[in-house]
Amino acid sequence: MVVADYARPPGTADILPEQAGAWQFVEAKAREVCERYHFREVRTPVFEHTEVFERGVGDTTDIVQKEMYTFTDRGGRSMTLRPEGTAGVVRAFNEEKLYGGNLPGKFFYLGPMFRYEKKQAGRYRQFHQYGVEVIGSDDARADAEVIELADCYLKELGVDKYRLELNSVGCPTCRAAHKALLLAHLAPVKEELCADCQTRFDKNPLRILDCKIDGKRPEVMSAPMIVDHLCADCAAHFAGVKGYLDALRVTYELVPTMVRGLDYYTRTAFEFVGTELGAQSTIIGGGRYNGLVGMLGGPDLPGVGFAGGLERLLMTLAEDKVAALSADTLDAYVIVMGEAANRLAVQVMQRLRAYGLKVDADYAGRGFKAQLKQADRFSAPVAVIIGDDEAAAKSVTLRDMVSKEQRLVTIEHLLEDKDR
RNA sequence: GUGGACGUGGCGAAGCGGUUAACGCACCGGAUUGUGGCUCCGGCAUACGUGGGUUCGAUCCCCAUCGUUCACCCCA
Repeated sequence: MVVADYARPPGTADILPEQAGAWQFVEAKAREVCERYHFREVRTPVFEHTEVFERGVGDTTDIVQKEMYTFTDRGGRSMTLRPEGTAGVVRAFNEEKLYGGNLPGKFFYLGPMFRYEKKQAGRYRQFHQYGVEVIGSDDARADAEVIELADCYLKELGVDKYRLELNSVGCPTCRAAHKALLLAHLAPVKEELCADCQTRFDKNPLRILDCKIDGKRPEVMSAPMIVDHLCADCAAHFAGVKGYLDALRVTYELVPTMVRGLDYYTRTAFEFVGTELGAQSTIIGGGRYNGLVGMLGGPDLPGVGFAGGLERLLMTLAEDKVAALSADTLDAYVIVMGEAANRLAVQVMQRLRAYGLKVDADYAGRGFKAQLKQADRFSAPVAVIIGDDEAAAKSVTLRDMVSKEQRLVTIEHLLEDKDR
């Protein structure tokens, strides 16, 4: 058993070689798709001044109120491990004055995020997200592009068990007006709502609409939806987004009750939901955040983006696919018998590797048969056998592991003989 | 933070008051000398999360604790 003192912290994971291949695949695909859409990578620190997140994510959110890994550094400053990526990217955008350059700025990021939450399927304390941001455009095409990029990424990954939920949460103006309507509508039944909704009533009434308990109450179902009370500008923008998505043949589902948890969202909100996952089924979530850049001290520029959870994405990949992506194979396995052969063997390995082949040999003192077994284990098509006989003749025996044919080759000819 | 379930060798998994604590996988070796993937034979660790308690006796019962897991909340 694991010695408790040395166990990894709850909610973290060791990604072992059997998984790493799949991770590399998912990450490489994310980078590749982003580059194609002309998003460029930014790497920001994994920790920031706490204020960046309090301000950027919103201090009424659960993330800020109870999920941040915050610590005081030796200089007495309050630092926080990033709980999400957008705030840091926007901070960098402002700090490096990228608003003075070509707009909109299109960025993507990939890396670990930290949230102090109780572990659950699809939820970790250290998890990995990749995300994209378009800063400096309010064009509905930007919203559509970001959504279509996410859709494209999932498709190219081979993920198809998902649906896209879409909504508009309006701007501060129409949201305030709607909130008044909503509260007036729900006030008569406030006392009948569940405990959670009682607090939501004051804190975030939009959430009452998708409550699992109260969501089906007639009074709640008949409540005014924000999407039906958008101001003219927001309505036009939303119509634009839907129009472009239609043109792009991205299928979506309008979900008027979907609101997102981070304070900075305005107008477009969307989620890609895995249909075969557990309770934590959002694999990509995002939307527009028109006030955020200004809130973090920059100019008043709009933005749109999304973030996707890599762990959740990996969960949707078939197990055999993950295994195949992480398969442990070799191009050749070197079998050595006898002390004298070792010197020649290490030289042969060096040359084969320099040539670009993936080669290994036994260092565990295995016998001849066991070494052949190793060659099988790693599915090596060729075994390079070097015994004292070969060493004396400055040659190696190449054994085709499938046909079982063997031939003696001098080391000079080993490479040019293209062996493989 | 709240609630339920669980915690046996590297992994999976029986046992549920007194057993040498099964079995499967994996791993190692052998089945005539330097030739594998199948089969057969043998070996392997000394494993009952931790700390208390009940008992003549606890892996099996009780409590606590740590951890895992699922769900709520919320989110990727």
